[in-house]
Amino acid sequence: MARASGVSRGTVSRALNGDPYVSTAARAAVQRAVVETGYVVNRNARSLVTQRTGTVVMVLCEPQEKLFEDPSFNLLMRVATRRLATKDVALVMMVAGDDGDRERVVRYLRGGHADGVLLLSTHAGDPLVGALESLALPAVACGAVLGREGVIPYAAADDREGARQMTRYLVEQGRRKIATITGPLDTPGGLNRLEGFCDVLGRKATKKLIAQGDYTRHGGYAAMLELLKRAPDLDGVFVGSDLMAAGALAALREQGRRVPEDVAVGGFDDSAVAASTHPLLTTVRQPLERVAQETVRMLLELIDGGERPESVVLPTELVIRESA
Amino acid sequence: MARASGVSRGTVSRALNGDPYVSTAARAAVQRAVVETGYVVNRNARSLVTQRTGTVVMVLCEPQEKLFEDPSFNLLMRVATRRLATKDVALVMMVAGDDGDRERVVRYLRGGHADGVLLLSTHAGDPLVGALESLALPAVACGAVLGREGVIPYAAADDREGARQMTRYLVEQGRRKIATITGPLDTPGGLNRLEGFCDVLGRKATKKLIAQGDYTRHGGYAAMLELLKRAPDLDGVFVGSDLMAAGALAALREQGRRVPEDVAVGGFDDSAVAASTHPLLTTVRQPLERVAQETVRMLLELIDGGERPESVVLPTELVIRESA
DNA sequence: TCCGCCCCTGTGAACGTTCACAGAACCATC
DNA sequence: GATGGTTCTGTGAACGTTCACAGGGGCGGA
Repeated sequence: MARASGVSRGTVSRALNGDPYVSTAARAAVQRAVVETGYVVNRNARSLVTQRTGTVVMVLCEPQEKLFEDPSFNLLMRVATRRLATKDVALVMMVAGDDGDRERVVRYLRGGHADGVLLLSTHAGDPLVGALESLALPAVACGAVLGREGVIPYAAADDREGARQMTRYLVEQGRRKIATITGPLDTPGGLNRLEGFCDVLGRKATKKLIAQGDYTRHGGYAAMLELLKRAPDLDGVFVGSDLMAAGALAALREQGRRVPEDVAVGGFDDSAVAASTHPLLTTVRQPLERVAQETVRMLLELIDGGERPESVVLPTELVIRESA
Repeated sequence: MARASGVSRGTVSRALNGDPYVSTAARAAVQRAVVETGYVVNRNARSLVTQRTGTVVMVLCEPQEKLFEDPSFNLLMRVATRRLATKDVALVMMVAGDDGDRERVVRYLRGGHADGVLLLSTHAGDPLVGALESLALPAVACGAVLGREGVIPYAAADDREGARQMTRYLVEQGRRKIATITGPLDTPGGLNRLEGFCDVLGRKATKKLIAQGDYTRHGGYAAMLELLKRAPDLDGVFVGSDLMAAGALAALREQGRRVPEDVAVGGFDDSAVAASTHPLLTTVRQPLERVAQETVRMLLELIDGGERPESVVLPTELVIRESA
């Protein structure tokens, strides 16, 4: 490359990296050589000396073995990839399901192969988080890391307020006995949505009216049956995810309850599933695109040596369809 | 590291790479130093000399601007990441939606930053394919690349036979006038499923009974309305994707047709949506997990200097639920 | 004894960058 | 005409590996 452009390595490097101390002649020569030879800098060589890789890792913390179909993941990944690409940083995906996976992730990061980490669906007490912290690598999460909110900055939808919106709406519709199906309580979506539910209902949110699901359709189905057994006279239910809500709808239908006449059902996520159920699901939309954008922004700031950025919590929106 | 283990660089390198010409004493010393110092090889330095990166790129060819929610993508990505991880190769994600994206992908690959490419949802005539071919980089596709079947090896579900299974089933159920809603015809799923449909129906598959959708819920809805207008007496419809089928169900309900009594509906994919509709969707399951596994296997073979592997086409399975 | 062959080891060079440094060329000022 | 400051350039060293090569020791056979 230095040969092709007729200037020294140093000058090529400077020209390519926008150093001001390069004559216009030299700059032009380099530019010409670049297009002529189709030259692309070798990131490996560069990383070797700069200690920067131009890469961030997105770690998908998959609790348990089962790969639950998180509809939001798709969008988060695409938006993040795009955003990062415009800054010429590559995104490598890693799945951290079991100890072996986690060990690999840590090894990869300790090898200095990435400048930062994007955490996805991390649940409370994940051993990876501790390992990550001791690496002192810039890390940002999509959705709070329960118990580490003050340590790992995050961007997330306002789960709690979203749950309040939905619960309030059910109350306004005249529902008197409202139950909820939560997600796993070691996830922010599980915990915060339950809290929002309780915020609105206060003492009326009795234990009898709270069932725990696992974000799967079948979990929602089972939880709904359980609730109907415990409180046959319930007339509203706030379900912590659309997929579980789809299961709940099936259970209600099976038990001969009409939706929304007998029981109003509210979901959460506004995923593709919500628009496919019958009746169509009234739900809460999360600004996932912005969550991804903000997460990426925060991570890049952190990598560029910025202060620990403030976490961002973004507003949700009630989407009224047919089920409530 | 050489210092920590008390042997020379060369010996460390040999020990780490499993060269047989290393004494057990030296091997042990290196091993000890590795755990003591928490040493991890620097891939950059290694790549610099070996010209191998231990990285493959998964390119998501996203036609148009809209990011359509491909439910299969999620699974494909997870399985591929996992499989590759066991061989210690990293997966970097790239999205190729517009020309700028494509240019970035090509630049990245030309920079020699990856050993191979995994193509996803590539549609006929994608300019990226030509660029990729001229790079002469190992490439394998998930799902055939229309028009390049002989050039780019792939693993895919047997779309055509799957469509036959479903169409045959509808015929066996006594349906006399069966229509279809296809995906975009520049995708293998769109084209092959239509062909399977025609295989079974022969001359009964008239143009009037074929409507084209775009893999979205709304596309399915609109196509269904169109079909009902063209052929009000139809009593069965094979829809080329579950999401479109969900839309079709909504259209049928709106028009007062009962499913499956008046019209039987069959989907394709067996995605989460299929288990959330009412009635539950009878559909065709694709062995996506195996598709991902095979794709990865083929790519690794190719990278290891193997011959161009045979493409694999994997059997589908009819999943009978309620809608047909 | 000497030769040749295995095992094993250390060393120099190379990979393609960036960085720090030294210095050349030019201009302005004293 | 010396001095000092800009602006620009080339050069050597370094980053952490792998690879090819040379060679030391041990052992068996001629």
